[in-house]
Amino acid sequence: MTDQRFNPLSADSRWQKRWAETRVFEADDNSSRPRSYVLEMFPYPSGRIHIGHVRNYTMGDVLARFRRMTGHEVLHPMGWDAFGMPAENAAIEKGVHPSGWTHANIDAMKAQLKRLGFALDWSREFATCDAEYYGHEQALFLDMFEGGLVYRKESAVNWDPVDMTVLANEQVIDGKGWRSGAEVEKRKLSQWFLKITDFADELIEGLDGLDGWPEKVRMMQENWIGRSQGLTFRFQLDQPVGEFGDIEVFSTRPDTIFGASFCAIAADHPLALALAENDKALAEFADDCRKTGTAAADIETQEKKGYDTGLTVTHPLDPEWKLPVFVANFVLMDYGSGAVFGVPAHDQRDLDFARKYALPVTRVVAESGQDDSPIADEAYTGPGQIINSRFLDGMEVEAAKQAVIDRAETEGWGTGSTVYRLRDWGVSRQRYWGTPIPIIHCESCGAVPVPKDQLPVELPEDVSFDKPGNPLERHASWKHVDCPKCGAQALRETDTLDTFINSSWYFLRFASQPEDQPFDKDVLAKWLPVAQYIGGIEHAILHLLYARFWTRALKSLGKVDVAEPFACLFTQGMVTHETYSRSRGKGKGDTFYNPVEVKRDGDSAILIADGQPVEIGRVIKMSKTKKNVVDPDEIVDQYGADAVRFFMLSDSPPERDLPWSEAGIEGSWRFVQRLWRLFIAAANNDQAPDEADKDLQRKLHQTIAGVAEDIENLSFNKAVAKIFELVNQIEKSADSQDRNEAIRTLARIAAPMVPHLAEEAWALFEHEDLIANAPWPEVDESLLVEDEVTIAVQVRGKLRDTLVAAKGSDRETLEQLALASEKVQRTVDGAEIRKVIVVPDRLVNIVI
RNA sequence: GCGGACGUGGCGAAAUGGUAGACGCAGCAGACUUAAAAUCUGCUAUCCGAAACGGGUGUGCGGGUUCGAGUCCCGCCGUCCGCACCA
Repeated sequence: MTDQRFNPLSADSRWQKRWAETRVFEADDNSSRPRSYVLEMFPYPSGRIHIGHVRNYTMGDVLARFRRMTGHEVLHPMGWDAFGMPAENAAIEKGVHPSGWTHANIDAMKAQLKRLGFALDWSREFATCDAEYYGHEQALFLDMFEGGLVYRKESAVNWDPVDMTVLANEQVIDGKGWRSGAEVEKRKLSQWFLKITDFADELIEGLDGLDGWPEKVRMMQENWIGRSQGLTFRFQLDQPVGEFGDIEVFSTRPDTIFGASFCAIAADHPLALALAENDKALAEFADDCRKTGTAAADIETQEKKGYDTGLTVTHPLDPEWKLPVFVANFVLMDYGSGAVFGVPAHDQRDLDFARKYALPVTRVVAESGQDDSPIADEAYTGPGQIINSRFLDGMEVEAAKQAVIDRAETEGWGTGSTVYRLRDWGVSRQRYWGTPIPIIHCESCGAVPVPKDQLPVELPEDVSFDKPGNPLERHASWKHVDCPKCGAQALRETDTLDTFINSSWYFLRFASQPEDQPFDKDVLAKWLPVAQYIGGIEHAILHLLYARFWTRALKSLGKVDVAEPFACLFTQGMVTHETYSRSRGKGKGDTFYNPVEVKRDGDSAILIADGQPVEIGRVIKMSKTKKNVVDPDEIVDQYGADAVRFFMLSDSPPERDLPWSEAGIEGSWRFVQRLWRLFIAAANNDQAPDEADKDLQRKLHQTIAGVAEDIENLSFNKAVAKIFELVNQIEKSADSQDRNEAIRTLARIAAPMVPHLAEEAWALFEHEDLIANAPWPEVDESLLVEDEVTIAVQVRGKLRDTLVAAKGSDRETLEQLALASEKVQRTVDGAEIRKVIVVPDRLVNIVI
């Protein structure tokens, strides 16, 4: 006798074991089937899987399983983004070795993932902290080094005083470290850089081809790279200062060059620094600028301030025209050349500045060819015709830009140029738990790459974290080595690589992992690009830009053939939950409670422990600090993997946030049981009458087609709704062989979402093989079409009646049927019919 | 400030310019049961109406295009996200 209830406790692990033993989900590089590489962003091994991972991986899993069923050879791998600071923090706080901590976390999280029944190829698993992986990474770094894409420079870096490390610009948010939240300081250090700016144009232009990416992400990347085109030229200083005879400026508005009324340079500009040496007031002003420069959350309200240097420069188009030179707080040293010419009439900042320092304001662009009135409080930045500008007068803005650039280039005082917001990628980290940079510093030979046959440069195990800073610095036997070139005593580089490098090529290693090289180019060509990449929107810029850069860089070195690593990208929403809290009193903040500690009742909630009310807060992303988290293990214990998976896919569109609710997971659990009852009924029902149920057949085939389309579009919530509809109709339909057949097919339709239940059903239906190997059901196209359709009947666009007609009825027939309707006649009430609009198989609209 | 997305029942949401609210949750009523759970059946946008296989209204607000607008266009309001003195 079969259990009347589906028991995930025994079924889940049984099928998980079966999948592992039969190795069904291991991808075959040599398969002749069409390939599909489905990838979710690999997790950082923090210790526990969180519900966001479950949602992310469930989506990828449904697609991967579906693609397998539709005849694809699927690569669906998993691994660990295992380097990074939390491991070192744990080492410092708990005295455990980063490696031990990380591997324990990986073991725990892998067990959690396995319980969810994901169709993953575990044979390709690796962690980025494996010496084998980072050794190959070092080889790729050296390839880039030899290819001229790596350089070292002394530069002011963002120093996080809490984490004691350097941060990339992207890791500094509002002047604070992205992880520690500490105020970032500027420090001068020798750093390794990757020339991502060499690829700035490619990275922008490549976005055009990424049709499978969200428009939003493409735009964010484009803005991040921030390309602008304009004119670069040099202002000649009328009074040279030491070695400085001129000032290089950049402008995107060379057309307004005759509206210039001053030149402004950044406080950190070399000329400003030189002047400040003999000018105490200027030095103080520059200090002020630097202070507000980094701490500025209130940048917007900050007043435009300047310091008149007393110097003047000559206008490039008029030797008689002199412009004053200011040091200004709104000019940034790290953009363009750190100097600008100010055109107050057509730039708001310049206008504010000019008003403050009583500089001339000359309009040089006339709005719509007419308006040449003086500028008041608002700069004019729109299109128009150039005026007051000698040879440019009468030109449109765009033509004038080109005219000035042409003139500058002909006369040799300037060039058309492009500048980017994007900076080169500083990859050095003063950290232990990362990929060692494979370089040896020799006094006579300089920076010497470690010979490739000596890779990997492994992290030493015997390190201690009882002092702040990088333990590699203090590890004498690791640090002191002989120069590979001349044999003299030399020092190993003690910085490690930014962990974003680890995740910039892991998808290549998943696809091909030979021992002797990072990957095999020919095998990569079979799998890349990733057909569908799924992850969080928080990686829209950093990770995804770096991964695109690495792929392009490796292509330029001839290492790979693909330029763009991810053909389609999907960014899923967060899992959210309301918060429960009590105030601890004025100014003391709140105490938060976990949902399991709280009992909800209508609009209020109480703490189970003391029966007293707690405040119900906003529905926000699950986070440890707000305690509004649910533990995946606990809910899998309670409901089984399939109910959890099903809930992750239901209701909310996958790109939007999913509000977690107890009622929701209960509903999914009930549905799993409902399916199970159908499966049992069909399995024990050989005697069903052999009567055709055309309606049910049609619904079945519509569902097969509809669910397939929805899964392909990652519209899982719609696929779920269609499955519900089919189940509703099956339950209402009379006992028949058609009904049994529909139920058997339903097992395959639902298999990608609830795989354990589906395997159990498949066995119940006496199949020897796994449902994981079963094909997606064929659609009988002839069954998709309805014989009869419901036609809407409108009078003046308002619905008055509906009527049922044979599909494909001609216009005449429909019109006659509609006009014959009693309700229509009542509404028309003898009025003149001016027009009748007939949309076949859809509606009739009678216009009176 | 600039750029973008979004706004539909009590809630999550559906809807190639063609019957708004499919499907789920919650709720209400009932069946089964000694009882509970589980399960099953029906109802559930809103207003008027005893009810109607009656009517009105309705997709943030105001206009427009169209025989017909949740969907397209213009202008507001609100929410969220990204960038932010970028020359």
